[in-house]
Amino acid sequence: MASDPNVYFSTTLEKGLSILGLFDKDHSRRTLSEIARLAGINKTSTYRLVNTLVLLGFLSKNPRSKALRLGPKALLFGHTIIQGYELLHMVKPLIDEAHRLCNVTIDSTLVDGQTLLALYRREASSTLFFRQPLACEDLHARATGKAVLSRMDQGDLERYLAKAPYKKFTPNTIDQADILLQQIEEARNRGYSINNEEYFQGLICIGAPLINFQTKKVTGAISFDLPASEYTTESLISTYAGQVTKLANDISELVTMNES
Amino acid sequence: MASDPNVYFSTTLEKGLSILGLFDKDHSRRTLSEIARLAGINKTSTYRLVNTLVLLGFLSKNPRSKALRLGPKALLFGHTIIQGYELLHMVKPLIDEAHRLCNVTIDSTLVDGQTLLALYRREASSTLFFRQPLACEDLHARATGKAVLSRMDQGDLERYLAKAPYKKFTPNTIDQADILLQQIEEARNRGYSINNEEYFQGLICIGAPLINFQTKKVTGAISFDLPASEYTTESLISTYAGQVTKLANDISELVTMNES
DNA sequence: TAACACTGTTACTATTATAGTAACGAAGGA
DNA sequence: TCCTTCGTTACTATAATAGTAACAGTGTTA
Repeated sequence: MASDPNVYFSTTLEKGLSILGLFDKDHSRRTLSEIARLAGINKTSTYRLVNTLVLLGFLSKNPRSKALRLGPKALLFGHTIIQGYELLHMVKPLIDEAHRLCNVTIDSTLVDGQTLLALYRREASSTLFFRQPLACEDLHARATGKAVLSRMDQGDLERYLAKAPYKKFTPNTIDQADILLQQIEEARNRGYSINNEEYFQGLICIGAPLINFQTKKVTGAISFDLPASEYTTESLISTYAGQVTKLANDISELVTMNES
Repeated sequence: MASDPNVYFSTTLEKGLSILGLFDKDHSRRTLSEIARLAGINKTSTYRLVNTLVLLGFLSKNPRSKALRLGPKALLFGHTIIQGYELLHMVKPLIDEAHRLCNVTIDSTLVDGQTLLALYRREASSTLFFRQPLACEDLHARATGKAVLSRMDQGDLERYLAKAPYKKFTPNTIDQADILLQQIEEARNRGYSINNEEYFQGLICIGAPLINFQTKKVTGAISFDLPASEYTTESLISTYAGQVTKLANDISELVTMNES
């Protein structure tokens, strides 16, 4: 067992949480050995942790097949946590209101290191449906991502730009560092970013960063997502640039308040 | 430290999860001492566990005030878990479809021991809004609760009935065991249960149990929730009894399949 | 100003909970 | 039929944790 230098850190808890985190939309059932392998924990320890989760109701085990899945307590846990996320409740009414006024799909994300995390999304009834990722590391391909990049620390930005190749989602996805950098600088100057079918075919988006005005750090971004069949880059900007930056500003004030 | 007889149980994990679970809608910020007191863990151990959660990003700590709140990882974690809950994805399309056809608010709950857990809820645009609890122990006051009670083991049912007094939410809430028992038997015979403004003023509901046909055990319930201003008990039954039992039956088949 | 009652944090150590090896029966596939 | 892989259990050295105590910092009260 690797010796952890930090006395005030519980590796057991870390492992238990990593096990729970292995259950997602595409992996709702797992076996013990699978968990042990993926989590990098030996079988007996895995058994103890899994057994704990089963006894607590976070996992449920099929008596015959021994297959594991999330249990009712996990569902409650998930709901409780999301509802306990303060920022969500502060952001929600603003986005709902803007959605009501503009009738567009509005997306909001938080940035955690180099990844975007889904915060809250309000869909316009007409928008084509696409499955939004909960966590996304492809900042280059999204309006929210470019908005975040435009306000990142120089160091973090360079670190992101360095991790080429950029994954290509559509023909429009930007996969060249220099073009991306140019767009990021443009976004920084204008205050908003554009995604022209670079992430999902038929979806054109305009995004703006969320800033903590006190620390000057970027905490996330929002975007208005629209059908590419009805908007060009120009019409998108002329129609929504003002509103998206206004909303981002309002939310940024909340974020600043909230984090102080 | 209490000695746990079970070698294959991790008290550390249990404690860590209980700490995370302390953050909910009404308690989005907590202090270390508060957590230690509520979780019944001594301060140093709490500090270690909290510190772990902070380092992992599940909690974030205000550098000045030291106040703790849920961090971005917790949000992702919650989303991931909910999306990983298989039954939710099986139930959702059925409820959405029924919602589309009937244009009513449909609620679904799971039963875990003696408590109802929110599974999925689809609101009709017209329905008056009320904040749905994530976990509810007051089975006597809800249509889903009475539906569950109507198919519970004799022993569990008696245990529930014994835990009077029943909390009174509205003037209509049933707080007498004999009347409740009578309604439960009626629900068992008819296959559906009624909630006539017993939980929330202005809300009248009809519910039906979800059964695992293989094990014959009740796993939850669904309900159609309607404005009391527009329906009487009689009109509710004549309009929706067939549809609610049909939907419950369809979902029960899914549940049965899913759990085998 | 001073005493006080809280915080959160750290050092230290006995004890216990855990990691990891090994072995087992059961189930499934080749 | 063998063979693999599964989950489960027993066992033990060792590392992680529990709990005590003490500390500094902050805000409150006197």
